[in-house]
Amino acid sequence: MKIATWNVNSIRTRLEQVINWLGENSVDVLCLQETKVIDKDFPLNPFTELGYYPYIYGQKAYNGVALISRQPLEDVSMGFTAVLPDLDPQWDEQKRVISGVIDGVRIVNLYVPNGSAIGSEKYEYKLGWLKVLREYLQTLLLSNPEICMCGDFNIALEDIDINDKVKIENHIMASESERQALRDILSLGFADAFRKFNNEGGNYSWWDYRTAAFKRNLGWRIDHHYLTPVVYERAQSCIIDIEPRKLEKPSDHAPVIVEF
Amino acid sequence: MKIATWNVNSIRTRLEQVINWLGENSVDVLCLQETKVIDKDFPLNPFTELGYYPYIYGQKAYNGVALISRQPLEDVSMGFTAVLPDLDPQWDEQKRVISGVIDGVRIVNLYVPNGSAIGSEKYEYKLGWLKVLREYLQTLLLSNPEICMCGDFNIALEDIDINDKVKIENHIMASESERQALRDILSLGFADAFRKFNNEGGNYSWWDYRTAAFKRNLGWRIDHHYLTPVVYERAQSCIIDIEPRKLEKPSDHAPVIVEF
DNA sequence: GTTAGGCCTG
DNA sequence: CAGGCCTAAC
Repeated sequence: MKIATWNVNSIRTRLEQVINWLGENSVDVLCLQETKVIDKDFPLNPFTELGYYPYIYGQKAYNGVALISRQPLEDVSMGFTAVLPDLDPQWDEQKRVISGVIDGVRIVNLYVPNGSAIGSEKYEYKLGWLKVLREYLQTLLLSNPEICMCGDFNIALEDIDINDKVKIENHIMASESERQALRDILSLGFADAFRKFNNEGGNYSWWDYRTAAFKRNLGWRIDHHYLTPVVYERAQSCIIDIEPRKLEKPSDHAPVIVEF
Repeated sequence: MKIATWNVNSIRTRLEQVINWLGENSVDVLCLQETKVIDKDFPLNPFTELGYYPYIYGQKAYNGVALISRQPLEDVSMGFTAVLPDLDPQWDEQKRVISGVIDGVRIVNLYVPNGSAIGSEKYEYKLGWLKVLREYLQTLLLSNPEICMCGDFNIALEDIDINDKVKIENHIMASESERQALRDILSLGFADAFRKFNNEGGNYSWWDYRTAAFKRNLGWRIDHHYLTPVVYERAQSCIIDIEPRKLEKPSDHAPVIVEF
């Protein structure tokens, strides 16, 4: 089973690239982030014509996630509140969470808030959001021990995940509070699929559009697949496909594919 | 001597097309309209690198004209008030007029207001603007008997200049008042270079972006070269080059080239 | 409808 | 630098 995660930075702008990629990389589930489109305007047909089942959870202009699955998913769930009914529904105003089950594995597709600048209101939102995510996963784990949690985490857990031109000290996506919040989540029983196979630096999944960052490989590894033990043991590979980042008008993120 | 006029609908968006065209069509002066950029942001280098001298007169977002000349121009003049010092300077808030002399011929490059809808405030502005233009030309003619007045006139003088899908009756760009205003100007001693060589219909210089107008050749001939007698007599050709209109992301206007 | 620029966000 | 939204223009 192959699961891919890809922040496409607008599905409508990236549609042709995503469809081409899906044609050449026949993954079982493609997890999209930053679709940036309300559900009624999501381009479903190109995916159904390829034989995929799209499950979408979007909003206008910002955020938005989707699961594109080669077979129908079971128990698809949009947002936090579907799993945490007592949660303040404000946490679902931003569409950042969608999940569904395939072959007994729950795929949790996340677009973690970026956080803007350390100490900002958005940073506090990010930390709060990660606390909610932990509760959400705790609940899911009760009925779904096999989870592949993937997406754009906007967090690089280790310094090796960040190019060394960056002053990591107190940098958004690398600050201690957000790293600790993510570690708290992983402590529920998740492990990084990519690091099962690769302990090298220089492997990134996101490169800023500015300052020719991709050409100089000044990237960050912030798109992840985190697996619960049984799935982690089964995992056979996890790779970052940087080819789409080389195209004209690319997303700033590259897809990451795990096989288990 | 070859003079071209081209409403490029943003020089920054069309830069590559314009530079390519200029490389393949080595005109002596290229008159641009709707550059849509303030002078400090006008891309001068691509033109100077081709050996051209750019003279620019622009504003933010709207209008803007430029003369791109293979040799330095003499007596370059921006706006109406440079020639009509007593004129209300409000007439130069919109950057629509630039002129300069080459080999004794004054090139007057114009972007005539579109006028929006008949009877609208913008329509009245167009008619007023054309009256000012007449005064401007009268003054210029005192010292420059040889004039090539060209640009986007946003007026089709004859029904033959308009595709027959258009209800010409009271259509902007074809109404009697604006046609009469233009005829009043031409009566100063200008003749249409294009009609010296071609009396056929179906020759257009502008096609609406909508309704696949170009594919169906539903255009208008609204970009003109008007010449004073000596220049008119010397004129050897006047053609509309529709090739650029076929490109991806074209301007809605095609260049018109006169040779004299 | 189609294309622009400008603004705001990442 | 690259999104989408807004507005204006044609």
